[in-house]
Amino acid sequence: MKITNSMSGKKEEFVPLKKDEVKMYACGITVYDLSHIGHARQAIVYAMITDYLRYRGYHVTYVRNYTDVDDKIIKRANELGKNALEFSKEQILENEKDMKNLHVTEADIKTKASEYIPQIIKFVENLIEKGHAYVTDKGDVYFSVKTFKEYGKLSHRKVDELRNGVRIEVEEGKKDPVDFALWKSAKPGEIYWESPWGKGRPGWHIECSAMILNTLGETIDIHGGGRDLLFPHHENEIAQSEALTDKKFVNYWTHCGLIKINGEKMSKSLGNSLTIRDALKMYNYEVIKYVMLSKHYATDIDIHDKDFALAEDHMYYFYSTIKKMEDFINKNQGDAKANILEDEIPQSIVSKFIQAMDDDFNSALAISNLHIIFRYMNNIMKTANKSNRQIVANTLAKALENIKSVYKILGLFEQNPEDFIHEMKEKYLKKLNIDIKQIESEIEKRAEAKKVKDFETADSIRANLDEKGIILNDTVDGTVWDIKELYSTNQ
RNA sequence: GGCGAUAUAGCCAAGUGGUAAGGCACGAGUCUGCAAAACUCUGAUCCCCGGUUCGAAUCCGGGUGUCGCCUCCA
Repeated sequence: MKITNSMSGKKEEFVPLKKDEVKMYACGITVYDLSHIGHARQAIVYAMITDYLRYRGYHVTYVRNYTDVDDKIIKRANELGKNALEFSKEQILENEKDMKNLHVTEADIKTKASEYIPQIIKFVENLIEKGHAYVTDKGDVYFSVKTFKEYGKLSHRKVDELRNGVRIEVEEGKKDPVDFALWKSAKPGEIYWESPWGKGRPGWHIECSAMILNTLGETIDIHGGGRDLLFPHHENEIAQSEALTDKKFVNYWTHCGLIKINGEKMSKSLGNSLTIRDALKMYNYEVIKYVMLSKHYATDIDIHDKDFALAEDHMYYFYSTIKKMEDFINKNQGDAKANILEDEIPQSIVSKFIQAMDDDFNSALAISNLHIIFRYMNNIMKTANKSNRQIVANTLAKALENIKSVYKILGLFEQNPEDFIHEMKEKYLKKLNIDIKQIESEIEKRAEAKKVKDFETADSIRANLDEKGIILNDTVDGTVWDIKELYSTNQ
C-alpha cells in the first residue's frame, strides 16, 4: 500500500509502526458555525481511509478533535450572549448531526481542546523546562522557533524568509516574530483556566500536539487535515511535539484538497458557503459522497452545480442497474452452486478495487471502475438467453455481493435500491410539480391511442410529458415513466 | 517577493518508464410503429524547448500558464 507523504512529496510504501496497527489523527474543525462541505469532504476522506485500512486488516485507532476554545468561538459566543463552552458544545452537536446524516464513519476518539487543558499545561511546562518556550510579562507563553532547528521541514520554508515575510504585528513580549503562542493570557470577559502563568487559554496549535501525545503517543502513523493547515498549523505541531519528545512525530503526513464552489473559494463574505445541511436538503448523502470521492483526495476540487447533478445521474444509473440485477436474480433463481461467467470484469471487482485503493486511496479510479462494472452487468442481462440464464443470474448475484462488500468503504450502495429510486423520483416530481396520477392517466390515454394505431395522438402525449420533464419508455411489460433530468445533465 | 502544487481529447478526469482508464457532450448503430432506456462502435501522443534512456505523459534542466500557501480557515 502506498501513501503520498506531504513531508517528502512522494508516494511511499506504507509501513506502520506496529505490524497490523495504525494510529491516525486528523485535525477536525473549529466549531463556531455550521459545517460546510469542505469539512464534509475531509471527514468523508478520513472515514474512507479508516474503513479501507480496516478492510485491509489493520487495527486502526482514529482520533479526531474539535477545537472548542478559540478567538472566533469567543467572539461569536459573546455576540450571542452565551458562554463560550456552552456555545461550542451546541455547535459540536450540530456538527455531529450533520455527520450522522452523511453516514460518515466516526472517529474512535473525539477529543476537545477544553477537555485536555491539564495535559496542554503540562506539555507547555515541559517545553519551557527544555528551553523551547518562554513566558512573557503578560502571562503569554510562546514557542521559540529558533530552538527547533528543523522548523520548516514540512512546508519547505526557511525561518529567515518567514521572518521577512511576517505581516502580523509583533505582540508585546514576543522575542521573535516567527514565534507562536502556546498559551494566551485571558482578556477581561474571556473564558479562562488557571495556569502557572495566570488565567488564560491554550493557543491553537498546542491542542493537537497534546491530544495526540495523550491519546496515541509520541509517534503516530498517519496525520491528516486540510491542505490549508499545512502551514503554519502542522509545521507548528511538529515543532512542539518533536522539541518535547525528541522523537519523530508523524510518519505519514496526508493533506486533503480544498473545495471551491462554482470557481470561488468558499467564504462567508462571498456568501457562497455550502453547508452540509443545505447540501443534504438537495442531494442524497451517497450522491454527496460520490462527488467527494470521484476525485483523488489530495487534489483541490471545484464543484459546480452540474457536478452534483451528474453524480446524481450516475448514482441513479447504478441503483437502477442494481434493481434490474436483483429482479433478474429473483426471476432466475436456481442452483447457487452453478458456475459464474469466466469474464474478467465480474471476477476482478474486488481485486481492481484493492489495486486502486492500495495506490494512495485512489477512490477516483475505484469509482470509475463502477461504470465498467455496471455496463457489463447490463450487457449480460441484455444478451442472456434461455441456455445461460442461470449462469448469468449467478454471476450477477456474486458480482452484487462483491460490489457491496468493497464499495461500502466509499459509503456507496448501502441503501435499498427501490428506496433510492423512489426518493429521486419523488424529489423531481415535487420539483416539476407533477402528480403521479396525472402521468398515469396520460399513459393510459396513450395506450388507448396506440391500440388503435393512432400514433399521432400517442406521440403528442409523449411529447407533452417530455416537455414537462417526464420521459416514457415502452417496454415489454408496458409503458413506464421516468424523470428526464436523471438522464441528461446537459441543459 | 518566497515556498509549494499543477498543466492529459470540447469539458471533467485516472494514469510516475514500455506505445493514453472512466465520465459528460457529439456522431453512428442495435432495439422500437417512431422514440426512450439499455447496449455496441467512434475521438487525444499528454503546455513549449532541451536532456537521460533501447524506450517518457510519466525522470532531469529551462521556459510559459494556472492555482494554493506565506493572516483565521477542512
